[in-house]
Formats: sequence, structure tokens, C-alpha cells
Amino acid sequence: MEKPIDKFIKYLKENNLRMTKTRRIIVESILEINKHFNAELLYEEIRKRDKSVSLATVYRTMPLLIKAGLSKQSFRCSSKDNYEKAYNEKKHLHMICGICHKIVEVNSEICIEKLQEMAENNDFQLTSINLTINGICSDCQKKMKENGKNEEI
Amino acid sequence: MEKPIDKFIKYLKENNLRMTKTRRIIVESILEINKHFNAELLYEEIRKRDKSVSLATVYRTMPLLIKAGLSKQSFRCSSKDNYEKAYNEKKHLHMICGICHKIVEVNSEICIEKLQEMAENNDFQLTSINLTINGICSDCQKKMKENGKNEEI
DNA sequence: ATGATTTTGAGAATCATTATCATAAATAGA
DNA sequence: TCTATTTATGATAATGATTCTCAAAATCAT
Repeated sequence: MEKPIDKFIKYLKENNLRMTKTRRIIVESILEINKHFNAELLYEEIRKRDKSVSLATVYRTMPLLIKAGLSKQSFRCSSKDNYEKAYNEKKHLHMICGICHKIVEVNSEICIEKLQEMAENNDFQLTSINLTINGICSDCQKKMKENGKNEEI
Repeated sequence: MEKPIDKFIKYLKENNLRMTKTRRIIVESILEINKHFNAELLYEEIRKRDKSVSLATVYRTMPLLIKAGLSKQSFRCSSKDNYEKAYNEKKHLHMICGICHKIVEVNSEICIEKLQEMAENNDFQLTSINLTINGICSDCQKKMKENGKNEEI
């Protein structure tokens, strides 16, 4: 299977874009993150390798990674966009607790395959599927019962 | 079946909140909108009835409508949160074109029922399901082929 | 290496959403 | 109905994630 970095280089070439030190560091950093991530988290991971990379470049680079097929948009939590790797990934969805913001990944192969099929049936070229269950986790349900509060979601 | 406005009044009472002229107008306005909507669109609809209502109050009122079960969060498009009514609604998902931002509703009863079941199995008190397919509609695919452009998503 | 083009970091700008606060409206009690 | 208390509202400022700008640096084609 083609290595992510090679896939990226290929994408860049095809689009007359340049492979740079910064872009390489960004790709390497994403490889280290084994879950969903937002721009800030990726930025922290990048800064472990190189403190000179700017947050703007992280934001600038995400669309490239997505178009190159290395990464994809995922859910949105606490007003922040989240991403995940687009390869080697089990088909899953996210259950997000609106109180404590805990995120649980749940296998959902069947649903996702059904959605891919739907896109195809509608002659819709799929770029990403957002499949998120928002709710209140059992821990927070308990806590709410205990103190009788009606907390924000 | 309980009327939305009565459901809202009941919710307000239970939470020691007040029914006001503004809140009534907001509920009435939502009843007039027969599709998904964002804060701005709802604000326009409200202003047809009363020009004095402020956008801040629209934003303030949405969480109440959601908790009262009149409305629910839906997809996000062009950096804006969208909502929809939470009753009388067929179970559907949204397919959003990343180029022209056209939104197509597609029936998806099976998927949604599966997801509700999943939430239940995980002892997760469901507040909303976000089920969105992002991609490129067939029209935009054609246009891109014609002028060979690699447009933004 | 040279010159043309692209990328970058730093910081400013944007824009949807939230917070603040003084005033107005709604409720409870007399 | 009047009054006191609480809640809601409009106007506007603040916030914060993301995007834009631009001069300087890096990359590429020759």
C-alpha cells in the first residue's frame, strides 16, 4: 500500500504544489496522532518537532491533506472542527457527551456503507460523512440525577 | 398530539421560565419554516412579524426550543449552525454540496433507527443525531469537468 | 546560481455566536 | 390593581476559531 507521505507528494506534484519542510513535518505529526484531532492539537504535536511552524499554516495545510486523501473532516466539538486520518481506519462514528465532551468511538460499518451507497445512488461524489450522535453519557446522567441540575448541552 | 406552543409553555413552566411575547413570536416563526434553518434565516422570518426582536434573543432562545423538544440541531453549512423542527419530521439526512452549497434531504429511516438503537445500547441519552454526507453534486461535477478546475470544498 | 513562483510566519481581519448590562416586561404577593 | 422581585430583552461589546494579508523566505525550473 502506498505510504501516506508518498501519496501526499504525488498529490502535490499533480497540482503543481511544492513539498516543503513544513508540510513534511505536518504529515509526520498526523501519523503520530492515533485518534481524531483539531487544529490546536495538531499544532501542539507539530511544535514537538518544530517550534517555528505557525498555526496559520496548519489551517492552510488541512485542505490539502483532505484533498490528497490523507485526512478527512470529522465531527465538531466545542466549536472546533475535528479531523481524522483517512486511511487504516475502521469505519466508526462518534458519540459526544454534551456535558463533559467525552467522545466515544463506536463501530458502524453497516451505517457508513449504507451512506456511501446513498451518495452513489444520488450521483454525489463523496468527500466525507459526518455521523455523530450527540447526547449525555451515563456518568453525566447520574450526576444530573444526584444534584437535580439541568445543565447546558 | 400536543401542539408545539403548548409543549413550549409546559417546558417553560417546569423550568420557572416565562412565556413572553418575543418567545411566542419565535415559536410561531419556526412553525412557518418548513425546512432546515439557521439563526439568520429564522431572524428574517421573525422580523416579518416584529422588527424589534433582536438577533441575540434568537440565539438565546434556540437552546430552549431544543430542550423543549420543538427543534433540534442539524448540520453545519458555510460556518453556520442549522436547525430543524423536531416534530412531524420524516427521518432524513442531508447531502451537502461543498461547491454550490445546495442541500438535498434524503430519507434515511433505517440508518437513524440504527443510530438510536446504538445510543440506547451505550446508555447514552440521545439529544441529536448529525447525519450529513458532504460531497460534490452532479451539476458541480459536470462544471468542474468542463473547465477543468479543482475548486475549493 | 538566477529569477520566477510558491509558501511561510506573524499578526490583523472576519464572522458566527456569546456575554454584558441597563432597561423593560412578567410574575407573585399584598 | 399596585409594588417588589425576578427574568427577559435589545443593543452592543467581546470572544474565539478560522481565514486573510503581506513581506520575507524557501523551492523549483532553467
